[in-house]
Amino acid sequence: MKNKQYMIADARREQIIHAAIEVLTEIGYFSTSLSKIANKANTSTGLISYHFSGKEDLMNNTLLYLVELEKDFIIERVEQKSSILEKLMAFIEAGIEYRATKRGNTTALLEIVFNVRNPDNVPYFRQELRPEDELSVLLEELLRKGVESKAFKDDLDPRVVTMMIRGAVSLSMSLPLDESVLSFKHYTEQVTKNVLKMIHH
Amino acid sequence: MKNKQYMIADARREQIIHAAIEVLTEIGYFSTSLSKIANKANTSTGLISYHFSGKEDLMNNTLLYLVELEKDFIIERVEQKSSILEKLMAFIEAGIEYRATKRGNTTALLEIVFNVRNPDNVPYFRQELRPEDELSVLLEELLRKGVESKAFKDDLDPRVVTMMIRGAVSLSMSLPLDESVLSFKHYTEQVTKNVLKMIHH
DNA sequence: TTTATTTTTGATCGATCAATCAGTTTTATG
DNA sequence: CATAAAACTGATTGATCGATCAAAAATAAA
Repeated sequence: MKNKQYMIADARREQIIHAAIEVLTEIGYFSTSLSKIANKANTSTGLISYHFSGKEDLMNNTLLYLVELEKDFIIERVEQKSSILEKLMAFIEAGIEYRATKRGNTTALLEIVFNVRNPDNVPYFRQELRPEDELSVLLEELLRKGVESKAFKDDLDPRVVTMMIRGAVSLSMSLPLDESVLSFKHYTEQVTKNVLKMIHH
Repeated sequence: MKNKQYMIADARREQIIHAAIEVLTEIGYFSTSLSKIANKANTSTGLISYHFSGKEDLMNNTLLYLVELEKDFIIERVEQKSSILEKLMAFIEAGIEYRATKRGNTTALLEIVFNVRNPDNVPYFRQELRPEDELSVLLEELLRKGVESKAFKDDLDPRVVTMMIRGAVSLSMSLPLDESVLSFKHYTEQVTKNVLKMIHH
């Protein structure tokens, strides 16, 4: 019975994380305070300190939560495909769709990545190994396998193409909100078309 | 003689802006305070408030300064070329070189872009018209002219290719510091090669 | 019910911040 | 030199922050 004892904690933690995401999206990291998060979650600052060791710990947990959401969304779509080319296309499509549709999550993630620093004062976005970058590793592996299996051109540098795809996916969060100007579907079509030119014979 | 009267102001403003760039690069926007900037500039907080109307005004002026630096660097290299294709290549090369070599400036610029908000609470990085985006306008024009003059493929969407190039250029600031792993020159070669595949017959 | 543990509150503390301002020094002009 | 404008200082103020903690409430176990 040890497991079911006092299991409110997990739910409360997630509730606080959701409030943090909302506040971050609305007013940005700089203006986000524990009291504002507590307000949004209808609770007190003391409770946040009870469930997290501090503001930084809350932000780190929020980042992990957001990274997991995006990763799950993309990986699930990639695993539905069997061929490497199809997996690559699924990665691009899902990546763009996530960034273009879940803008709140992406905004909050960027707020954290660009502002939270590790004990050595190095921000996430300049660390060598970023938690968010498991996706980059997956993408690079896909490209590498494609080259090895002769499915893709062999003069292609998987590291560089990975960066170019990640850049194109990242920027899809800056697509105009008005879908009639430049829809994310059109953007996806064009990006995949261009990526095919990079990798195909 | 009116012009040479009390011209210390401009020099002092630039000195403060330089100090702001250094502090932003070292400790990030969140920890940057007027007193730390004043310290770095060997002056007082009062002087900053004397030359700028407030912290926000200082950050906006610092952003304009950094944008101008990058713009001048790239545009100068583009204007040395005559053909559209050469201009496009020069844009990519200069863009990557600037981001990869002037990392401090780029870091400070990102710190501001991701944290300063206009009176409506909208951060720079989500505004429709960004001061930094004159470069995107220039790039898109280049691509559009290339299509019109039949130099580039006509199934190419200048808006999308602009975003892909901007993404690849932006990410070059994340290139490993160790040049032997993945040098910015190799990155430039690969990116230009891939862009040529996107635009050429 | 009694007891022990977890969960929650809200007031409080020390630190830090941006901005202000009265007063001082420097500079240019006549 | 005298005067006025510009440049500059640093202490102060009021606000906000993250964190703490004593006390209370809720929950589970015995």
